[in-house]
Amino acid sequence: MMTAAGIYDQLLRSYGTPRWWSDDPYTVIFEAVLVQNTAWSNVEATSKAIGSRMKAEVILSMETGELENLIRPCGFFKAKARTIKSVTAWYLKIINESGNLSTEDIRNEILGIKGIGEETADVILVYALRRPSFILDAYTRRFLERMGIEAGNDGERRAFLTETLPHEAETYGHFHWLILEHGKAHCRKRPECKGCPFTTVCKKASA
DNA sequence: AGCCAGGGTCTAA
DNA sequence: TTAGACCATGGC
Repeated sequence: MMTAAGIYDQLLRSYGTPRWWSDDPYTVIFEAVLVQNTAWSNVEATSKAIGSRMKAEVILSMETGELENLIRPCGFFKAKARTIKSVTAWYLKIINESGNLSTEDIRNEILGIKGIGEETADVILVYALRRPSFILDAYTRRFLERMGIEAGNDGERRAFLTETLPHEAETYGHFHWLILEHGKAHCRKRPECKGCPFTTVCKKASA
């Protein structure tokens, strides 16, 4: 009987305790928008280019055109610039009062921001605000599918993933990052990954 | 050269 | 409520 807790332990043993997305909450928020349907390498390069300007106040006062140019390599730059502006304003507003709000309340607030859907909202909750809200992204769905976990929808996936794990942001954040680590370790066109059941790349390789 | 990348919105049926 | 079009760039 495979449980989420069992999978989590196995990932921990394989890869060790993963690093946190970023210790800086605003960096998490900014990058969470940038990474939408975009390769992580593009996000890294963009963050590097932004450098010390990665601060809510700086980004909020920046010309939209300048922000668009900075994030251009991540694609969808007009939409993402608008979203970043919105979520930045929201973050500055709630940063001092979030302690009074429930995780669900915060989640609903974030989801009200145009350009932020469930995945991005959960990333912000877990890695920036340190609230427990399991992140269901493309990697995680693929991972579960290849593991043979049957789930008809995200609700069932979420139930499976959370019922045997402590409902803590730290656990959710580590789990999510471990799944990404696993993907990177096994699925970058490595011959030894032939037959690896976890990603699209490997599935093609073993077909 | 085409497909994919850690999505989200909008519209039509 | 769901499928499909669309947004855009970079890497392979």
